[in-house]
Amino acid sequence: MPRQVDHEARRRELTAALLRIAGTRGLRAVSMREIAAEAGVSLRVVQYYFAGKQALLESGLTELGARMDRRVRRRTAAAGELTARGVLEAVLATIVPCDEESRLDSMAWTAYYTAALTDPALAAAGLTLPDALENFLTTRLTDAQRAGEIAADRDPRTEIAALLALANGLTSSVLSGQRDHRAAMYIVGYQLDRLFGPATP
Amino acid sequence: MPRQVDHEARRRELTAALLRIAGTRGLRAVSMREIAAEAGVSLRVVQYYFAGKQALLESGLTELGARMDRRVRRRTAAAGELTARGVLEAVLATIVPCDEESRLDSMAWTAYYTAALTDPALAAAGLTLPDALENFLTTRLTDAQRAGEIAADRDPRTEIAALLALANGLTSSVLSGQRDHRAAMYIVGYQLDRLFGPATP
DNA sequence: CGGGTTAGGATACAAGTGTATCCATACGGG
DNA sequence: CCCGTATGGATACACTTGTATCCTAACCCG
Repeated sequence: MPRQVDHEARRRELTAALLRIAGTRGLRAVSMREIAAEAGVSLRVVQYYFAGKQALLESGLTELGARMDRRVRRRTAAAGELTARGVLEAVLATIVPCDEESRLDSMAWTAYYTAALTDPALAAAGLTLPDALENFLTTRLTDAQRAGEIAADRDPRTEIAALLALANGLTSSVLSGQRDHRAAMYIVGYQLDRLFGPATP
Repeated sequence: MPRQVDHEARRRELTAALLRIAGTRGLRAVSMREIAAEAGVSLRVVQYYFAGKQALLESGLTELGARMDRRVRRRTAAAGELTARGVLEAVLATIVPCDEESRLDSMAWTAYYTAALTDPALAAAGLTLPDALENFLTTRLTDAQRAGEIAADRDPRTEIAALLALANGLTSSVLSGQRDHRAAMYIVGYQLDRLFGPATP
């Protein structure tokens, strides 16, 4: 079968296999051989398309960030970007895992996040997404305040930081089974009502 | 040196060594030999005082829970348990790491939490603390509502769940260096002001 | 139509893992 | 005094890990 193979596609499939393992059994269970088995190829193939385990792990982190980004964009686009509350709700709903797919990705993300706390190489390779989100939403909410959508005595930067931290905390509790998606989103809605006033139907 | 040795003390020291490693280099770096080296004993000693690695890990988790519990109790006792806000502030300040010691414990806790997501044995061995805290604080805030300390249209259960999730999310951001302790506690104070009204000096 | 490069199978290797075993020592109680 | 047991040192074992090497097969191009 050899000659021309789509390297990019092969790397994507191997990365997907890696994230499937990380999402179900944790980063701890990720080994070259496990990835090969999950992807249905031989160990040599994994070695052939990635320089080493480090490169593989970084590829997984990058893909995970790309997926989150895609999800946020799709959801905010679907929400029409009408009100600031709509955008905020869409973003927060994206962070808290709702279906099996996003649950697996959140698991993998948590695993990476924890690993990055004690592995400088991973940390450098990409936890920039949270900061970007925070800035984007802050400017958005500042505009909303100018437009009178929220009270003047609120601090947009603090509100956004709190909401994002809240979403992260809720994600943890959902992943551990302490709460389900519905309960988590109820809490988010409760907080948004406090910020914007009761939902406008 | 042999005859009579305080087994309990020896186990505590080994557990402490384990948590020191987990807090600085992650659970991933925890091995029998590493624990032995960290505690300054031989591998055989670690084997002698613990049935196996699983028992060691469970001991670490138990100790971590006990430390958190102790910290919360000490802080709430020091706060005098006067107002509901005082208790709440004390608990939340305990969750968000402020000094190096609590930072290491929070690191270890995060590592355990993540591991428990994909390891049923660890999950069963002890993530009950969050639920207990949530219930305790909820009854406390319900009483405070009856006493008129917070507005009648607040839902104590949801408020507490949100505050605890917020504290967890803030902890993550502090551990990753995105924010420092001071910034995190400012956000907590901001939220408490929203709930109780501006601080009473 | 044949070599040369690409794609991958099979296997080897050193390092690190948890666990088990063998054996020496030192003390307390008889 | 001395023997049995508590304590721990040294070492071995089977296994998994990441990585490296050897070699075969297939395709594109001249």
